[in-house]
Amino acid sequence: MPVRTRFAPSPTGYLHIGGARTALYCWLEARRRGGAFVLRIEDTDRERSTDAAVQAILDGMAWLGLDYDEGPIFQTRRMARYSEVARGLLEAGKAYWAYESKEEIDAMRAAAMARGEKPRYDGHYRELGAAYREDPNRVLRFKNPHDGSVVFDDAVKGRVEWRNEELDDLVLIRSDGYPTYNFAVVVDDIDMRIDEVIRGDDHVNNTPRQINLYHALGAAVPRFAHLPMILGADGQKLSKRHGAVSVMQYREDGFLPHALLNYLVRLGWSHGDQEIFSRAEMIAAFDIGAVNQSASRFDLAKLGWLNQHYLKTDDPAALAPELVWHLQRCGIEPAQGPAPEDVIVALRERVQTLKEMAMRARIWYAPISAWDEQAVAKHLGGAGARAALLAVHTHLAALTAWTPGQVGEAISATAAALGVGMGKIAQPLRVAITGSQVSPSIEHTVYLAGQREALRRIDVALARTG
RNA sequence: GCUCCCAUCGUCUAGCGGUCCAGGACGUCGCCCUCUCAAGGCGAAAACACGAGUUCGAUUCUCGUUGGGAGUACCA
Repeated sequence: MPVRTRFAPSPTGYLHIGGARTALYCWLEARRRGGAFVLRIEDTDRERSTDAAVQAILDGMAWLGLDYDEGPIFQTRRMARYSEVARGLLEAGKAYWAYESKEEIDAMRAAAMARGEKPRYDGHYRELGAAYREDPNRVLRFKNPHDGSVVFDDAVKGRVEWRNEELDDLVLIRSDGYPTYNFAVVVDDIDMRIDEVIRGDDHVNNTPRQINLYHALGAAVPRFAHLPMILGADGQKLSKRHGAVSVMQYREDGFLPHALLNYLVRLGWSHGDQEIFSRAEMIAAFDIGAVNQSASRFDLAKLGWLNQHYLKTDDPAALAPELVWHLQRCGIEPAQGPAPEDVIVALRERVQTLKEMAMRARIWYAPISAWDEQAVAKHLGGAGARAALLAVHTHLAALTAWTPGQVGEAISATAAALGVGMGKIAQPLRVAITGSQVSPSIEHTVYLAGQREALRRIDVALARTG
């Protein structure tokens, strides 16, 4: 029977790096084994869930190309089902109503802590067996077993054992009538026939309680896989302050979705010495059982390297729309200049992100806005510069076909005619076209400006020569 | 505090008792190439946290220490 996995974020914020990797692993596991991948939105926290966050998660999934077979399923639309299951548990004597106020619970914990014990609910109403009554503090609690222990074989952590005496009677239904996370996940995972639960490390502690719930409900316990955390570059937990940015922020910063996916898949998992994985390759090679057990740090430099790798190897035509998007965000009108594909070819070996590329492409879409005076002094100052520019102007003006190749030949011919090295021609020309002494190869730099504009810029530069 | 988890180059990792004076990748440094900057090629520096065991033999197994992390909610 094909596996069924799910990604179950709570809509209390955007889709961040850690969530994205969890989603990726769930997706990969389902795809590799020909199973189904379900997206479920865990929105039972009415205080913190927002529609904007739901949308942000959906957008992030879409951008990354992590398609789901079912969902998004919203827990708040399944309220009747939770009540039904809760009632069943109550009738079976596996749950009970409790009426402590939050203050009383807090005091109970504080007292336990003071005794050096684990802060937990003392099961007061479990013993009391009080009848149901309307009460603002009324919650439904689960009768967790007192004895024995819960053992599970985690796909990444291995065997984990928990003594039941460490666990207390968790709340199933809150006083506001909404189910708690631990209850809703179990009900949902059973109903949705999830047999492989892949989630963050921070859920290991909940697992034994959930397993007890599975038992109480007479359901088969799924296989669990708890992923280690992704830490910030400084080794600290990812937080709003550092690194935990939305995956969509990576798009804005100029990263490609498949580069991010490739980076993420290798964070905590490896396949021999392979670093580069296409989608198909990661699907074929991924193995949840081979995931690392220790936390890893997010390294932007390596992401940058991967991103450039894809910039260099992807079809420029496929990248063009994304570059256009970035150009527009930089306030550049792409229609006014060279074809984006040509810009990509000229710049992809020089930048790591599309954002950088867009910024550096500005010189071909808009007039020179600032001259690097040092470059002007160094390359336009001498007498040779003037002669070089005059000669190259002539050669370029004579071209009937305007291609990087033709432009390159015209420049080489100029150097040959003057009996000087390429540098004597290329550098003054580079400054003339771009106003700076750094740019892509000279033939691309000139080619991208267009014949008319290139010649015009040489004329302008001529006025600046000494 | 208590419970659980983790520990190989700066970073991501390979390693599943001898083939490891520990391999790959990013980053760093050097050289080459060169019209600038890159990209590319070649090369270098760089790690088994510590201490006990087990064993003929531990990076690999066990325990402890230290150091990280997670949870300890009517948040997920």
